[in-house]
Amino acid sequence: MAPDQLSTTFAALADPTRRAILARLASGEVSVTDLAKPFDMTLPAVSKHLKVLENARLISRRRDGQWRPARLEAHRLREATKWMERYRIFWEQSLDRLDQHLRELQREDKKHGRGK
Amino acid sequence: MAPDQLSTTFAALADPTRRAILARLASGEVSVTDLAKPFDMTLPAVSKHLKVLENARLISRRRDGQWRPARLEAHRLREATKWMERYRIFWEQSLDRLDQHLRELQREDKKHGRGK
DNA sequence: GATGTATTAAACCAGTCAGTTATTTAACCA
DNA sequence: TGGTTAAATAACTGACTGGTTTAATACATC
Repeated sequence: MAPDQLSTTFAALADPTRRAILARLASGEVSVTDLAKPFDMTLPAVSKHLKVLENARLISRRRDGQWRPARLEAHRLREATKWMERYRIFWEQSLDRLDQHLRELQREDKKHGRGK
Repeated sequence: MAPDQLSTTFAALADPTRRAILARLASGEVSVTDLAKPFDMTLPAVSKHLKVLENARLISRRRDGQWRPARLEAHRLREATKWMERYRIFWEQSLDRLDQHLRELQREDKKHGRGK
């Protein structure tokens, strides 16, 4: 069954090698061999990761002679971020709680003469 | 091998059932049976999804009598969003390009008398 | 056209995943 | 105590993953 777009995006991101590839592509197009260099794995393995990223529309490929450089495509990342944004209120809430908790601790400290 | 935190987060999000569970939990704590109701799958399956979400620290559980309600925990979502943020410039760039492209199309249309 | 280089494809393997059914644990009720 | 309800665990399955090695394809260069 063809998984939905968001699932495909998140699944593609759920691998450190693929995230490193995306990070590398942030500074421009790179060939497969160059992409593979930092990794302790064979070229076909990297090629497969690229295929996963391409299927997820997180990168695109073109041909340049014998090279097939990959390029970052960011709109699916934008969609994924948009999905997460709806939860922003929750983590901001908990940050508030953390902040409040720290303030309370400080107040406690003052009360017990441990303030600076 | 224990995968890194970001990989665990993204892997947990790469399933529509789990994302739906998180969405449901956005409106507060829910028991397993209630969580399971909208889904066409057995209770153990939902229980497993909850375990995945719990391992990813995207939810927490507590005991309330015979119930074990789940609660949304958002800070890992915040971390994941922070990771994606670095790519924001790329999708904003491409939106600019899209915008520019649309303007060019409009100009073309006017030139050929297809304007409104 | 032969040879070298960049990349992909094919076949295979071990491990993980998402689901199932059947069983077990835990708490409530009477 | 026994019966019911809520949930987790165990054991199993088929499909998918991330890697390998070997073989094929595509282009470049001589």
